[in-house]
Amino acid sequence: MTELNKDTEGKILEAAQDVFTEKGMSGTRMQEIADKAGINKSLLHYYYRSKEKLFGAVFKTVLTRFLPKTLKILNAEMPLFEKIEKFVDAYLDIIMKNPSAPIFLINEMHKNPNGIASIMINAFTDMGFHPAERFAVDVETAKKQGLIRDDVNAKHLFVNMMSICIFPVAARPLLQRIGFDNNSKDYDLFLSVRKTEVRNFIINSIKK
Amino acid sequence: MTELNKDTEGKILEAAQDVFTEKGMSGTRMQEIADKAGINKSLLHYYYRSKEKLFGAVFKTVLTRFLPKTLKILNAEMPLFEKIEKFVDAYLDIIMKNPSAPIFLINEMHKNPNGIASIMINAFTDMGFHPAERFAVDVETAKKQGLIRDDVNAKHLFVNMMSICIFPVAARPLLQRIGFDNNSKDYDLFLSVRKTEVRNFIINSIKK
DNA sequence: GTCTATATCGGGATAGAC
DNA sequence: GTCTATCCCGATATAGAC
Repeated sequence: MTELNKDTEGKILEAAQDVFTEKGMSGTRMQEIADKAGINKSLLHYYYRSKEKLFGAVFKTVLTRFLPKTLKILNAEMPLFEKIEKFVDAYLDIIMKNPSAPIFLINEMHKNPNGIASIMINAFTDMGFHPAERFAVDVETAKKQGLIRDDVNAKHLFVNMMSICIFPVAARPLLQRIGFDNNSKDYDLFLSVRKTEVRNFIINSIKK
Repeated sequence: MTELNKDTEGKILEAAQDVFTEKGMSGTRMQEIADKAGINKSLLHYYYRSKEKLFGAVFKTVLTRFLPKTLKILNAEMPLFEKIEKFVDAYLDIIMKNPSAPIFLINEMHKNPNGIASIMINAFTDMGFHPAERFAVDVETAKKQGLIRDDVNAKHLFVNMMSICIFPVAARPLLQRIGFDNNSKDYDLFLSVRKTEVRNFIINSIKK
């Protein structure tokens, strides 16, 4: 809990977020959420009518905490290189602070695309959502200015950026084992220098 | 099913793999596996004593189908650029043919690192496992030959390669929605040109 | 609003016939 | 080796007292 004396509904949502993001929809027990929130199981149903409804609330919360911050940067008025730098910087911050959020979002969308669809659509229209458009314009501008290679593709670049930011954190259990002898300290060290490594990797790849 | 007239144990394992990789350990019902295998629920317990045991068998199968092929390439005798190309080529092939395998592996390791640990260790010792070591040597060699930048770090490079290969397929539901108006055909097209895009992105980033 | 007690059901696992 | 029937527990959900 980040704040004390939070109202019950807030405590529930926070506890639910902890458990759901860690164990997923099907792996979560209502009892565990109740315990973590310090309340009784039946109170969960008093505030949120069902497990599914509570999950929906959590999913939307996590989603809207994740996407908007990055979109703000992607849609800002800024030279491409600076924008990439800012994006990597801010995005890695968010991800490292919420390491299980990306895998949670991806996994639940994978398991239940239809059930999630309505939540997604609402969340997107709420925030007026066009992430890649502005970024594509910036890429074209940088091309005309001769700053980056002519064969750079905005969509692939965007996906590559997301990939090398998110994946090393999301797949930590796997990568730590196959590449770092499952040594947690080593992996922390590895992640701590990622900001500059990622930035350099991207810029080096596209610059002329 | 890829083969007809398979023995019961094989049919079970195949059906179990389908369901487990799609829905995860906790999301899977034994009944669904039985239905898909065309047999009775209790037969599952006859061959594999419990759900957990069956899951373990599936996890190990998926893991050993995934890792060894890539390791063979990473440990082969080959110039760095050629090795990167071959790796991307072979890895994307495997991933695209088993799109839900990576997210399955990552997710289950995340949810239950301890329970998976023993399986991992056995699988690794079985195949004599040292993925990044040989690759690191190649990187150093290429540096001395003046082929790549001096500040290239082998571990980061390796993780970046894995990331931009796996993530776009694993996070498809999310990426397709936020970047491709949830248009499946568009995303297929996007993925179909990834091999060259990824190869170029990596080589451009490290070459001198 | 919050609790205790309980209804209800789904799913993993077993017994036993064939 | 494969089936039917059944046990039993755990988990969601509700009823009702305070």
